[in-house]
Amino acid sequence: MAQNTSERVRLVDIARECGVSAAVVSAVLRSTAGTGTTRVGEKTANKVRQAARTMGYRPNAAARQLRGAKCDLLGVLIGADSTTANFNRLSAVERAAYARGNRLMIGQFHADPSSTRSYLQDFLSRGIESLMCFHNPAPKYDPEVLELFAQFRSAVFQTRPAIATGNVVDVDRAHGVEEAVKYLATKGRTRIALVLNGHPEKDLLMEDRRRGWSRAVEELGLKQCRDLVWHGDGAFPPGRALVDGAVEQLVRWRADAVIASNDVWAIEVIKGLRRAGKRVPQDLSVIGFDNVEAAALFDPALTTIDQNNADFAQAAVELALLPGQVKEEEHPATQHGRTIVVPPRLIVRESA
Amino acid sequence: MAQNTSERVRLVDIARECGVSAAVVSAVLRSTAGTGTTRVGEKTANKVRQAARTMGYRPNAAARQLRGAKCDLLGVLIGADSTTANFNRLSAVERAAYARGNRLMIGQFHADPSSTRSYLQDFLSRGIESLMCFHNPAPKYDPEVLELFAQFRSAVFQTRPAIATGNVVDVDRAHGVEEAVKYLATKGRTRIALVLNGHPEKDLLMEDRRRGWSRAVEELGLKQCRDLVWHGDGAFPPGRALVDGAVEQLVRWRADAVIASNDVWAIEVIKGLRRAGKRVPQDLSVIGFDNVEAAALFDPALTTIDQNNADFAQAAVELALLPGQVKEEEHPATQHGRTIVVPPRLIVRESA
DNA sequence: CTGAAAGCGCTTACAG
DNA sequence: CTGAAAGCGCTTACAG
Repeated sequence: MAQNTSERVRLVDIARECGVSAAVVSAVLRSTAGTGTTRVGEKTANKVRQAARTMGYRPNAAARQLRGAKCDLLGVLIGADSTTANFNRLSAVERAAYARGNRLMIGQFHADPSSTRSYLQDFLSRGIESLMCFHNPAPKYDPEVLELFAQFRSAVFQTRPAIATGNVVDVDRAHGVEEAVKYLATKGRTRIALVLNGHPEKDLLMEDRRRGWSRAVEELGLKQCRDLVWHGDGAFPPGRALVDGAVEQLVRWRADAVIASNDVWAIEVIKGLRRAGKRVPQDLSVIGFDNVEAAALFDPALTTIDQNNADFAQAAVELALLPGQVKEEEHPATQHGRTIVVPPRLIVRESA
Repeated sequence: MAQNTSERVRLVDIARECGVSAAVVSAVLRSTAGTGTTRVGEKTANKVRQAARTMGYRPNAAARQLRGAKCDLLGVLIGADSTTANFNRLSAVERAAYARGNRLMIGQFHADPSSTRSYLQDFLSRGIESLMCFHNPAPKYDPEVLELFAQFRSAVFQTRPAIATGNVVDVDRAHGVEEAVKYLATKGRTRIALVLNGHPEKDLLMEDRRRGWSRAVEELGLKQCRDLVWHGDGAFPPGRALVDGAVEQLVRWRADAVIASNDVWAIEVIKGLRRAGKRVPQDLSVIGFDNVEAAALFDPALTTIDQNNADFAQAAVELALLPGQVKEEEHPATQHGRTIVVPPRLIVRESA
């Protein structure tokens, strides 16, 4: 059954074995069993298929690719400091890619900035035409990297395209927070605060949350929520002093609910509130963002906004597989990538 | 700077541009700048390098590979139901692979068993010679899969090799638990129990923990620990009833410390103990295993046994890159893979 | 020090 | 329905 020679079996080996030409073998093996090939007779075809199986034939991908075949490979770049949230996303992306017959080559952004270039060049060398770049927050890419991005048939980014022609998958954070606020209102919460990791005017991701919160608060007529927005300086994960500062503010505001930037912040806030003698959810409701593993495990189990990785991945792969973009020279300024926005979902557990 | 033609630049394009042969360009571009090549004069070499840069040349990996070059790709297969622990490991593996000039192609075991075959065949087609297979627990592979495993130059598994020639990376779980018991003893704990996810006689990973515990308990002369081993039926994650059953047993045993199979179990046990009116760490110390993100976040922060992913990854990549194994035909029965055992580390936090 | 030629394993026109 | 030939982009002996 298995090949016993140390050399790999080639097309010609099968051809010789069957007394036909390599062209015939090639045609047979590429046509799916069912396809009515006009090229080869059924008897010959069967003999070839049989021989291929017996001899343990496996096509040489390099040769096929050199001949013009696609490589069916998606290049994925993720932050090396990736949180578990990103890995869960990666897992979903693999699933979506596999479902469409593609494989993943993954790289991480490493400490030296040249590693990003190195990965991109490598991807291109291997004939990878689709790039997915999941770095959060996106770093300042140097011009060489931007040029490399532009050489992929499709480059997919999250939230912000690093290049004008880049495609984007995004999560509707504003909508997620809006839903969370409305949920809290149904629970009778009226002083709903926001705890943000960074300044909303400097960090788009934070601004989205603020906007969603603001929209809901407005719509619900919760005037007393005005200004109940605390934000850190972007440091993550937050140190204890920072958390306690936020908690102090929440207490001073007499907030009865908090929505945090993410689950880690939410959990730290709960711990801080406890230190301040407050109970969750009795005294304050707390809602996180991301739905990481720790969210379900924490006590109280964290109510949180799930990023909907399955839909996200589906969208990302779809964009990655998009046919070639119009070359930049042809439409210099008009050329833009596509964007798909994924709705998040509120997962209700114990903390709110 | 960037290539403006839509066609990719080839070696011959540069050759033509510089008025030399493709062979010269090839030689120049493959030699690192510093190397004193005897083949090409410095002037020519510089001209070629310059042209290559200007024209945006990028070698065609498929052509090189067809010509005999290695592909510097490691195939990684992980469980699709992967816990975050596995992803952290994957991240470390990428780092280790990158450090040695290799890239990762990843696949997950999907629901249909044919996906595993499909991935392995694909890896082999692409010329990938090193496989890393991180599935926990390892499933029953069908014979076809085993045959595919055997075709890699090096196949690396965790804990148990799926084939005789497979290499293995393992974590010294027994040692980890042993250290944990000794640590608990220094804290004055004398009734140290074990909470295992599955039966130690059926699950090797559990047996390792039991053995380490047993060794330490013996060495420390903690006779009163005898038999303080609870085990579940392998169901994971554990439901509340199961956890409460375990906790009930712990209370009945008057245990003053628990070491759990993993962090999820440890956290659930802490929650269960709380429901039973016990405080952690005052009444009982609790130690987990894995050091997942949730461990540090939980309240109390979980003392746990870290699997040491960096060393694990290093070892796995080293084994994956091992030169070819002796062919099975030559040493039919004697042929075995190598094993590297990685020591875990106790991370002391609040729960013990 | 350099060039012309062969060939890696495929697939795709082109003849028969 | 089938075969012989050319060629994808490289690299590696082999001549000069």
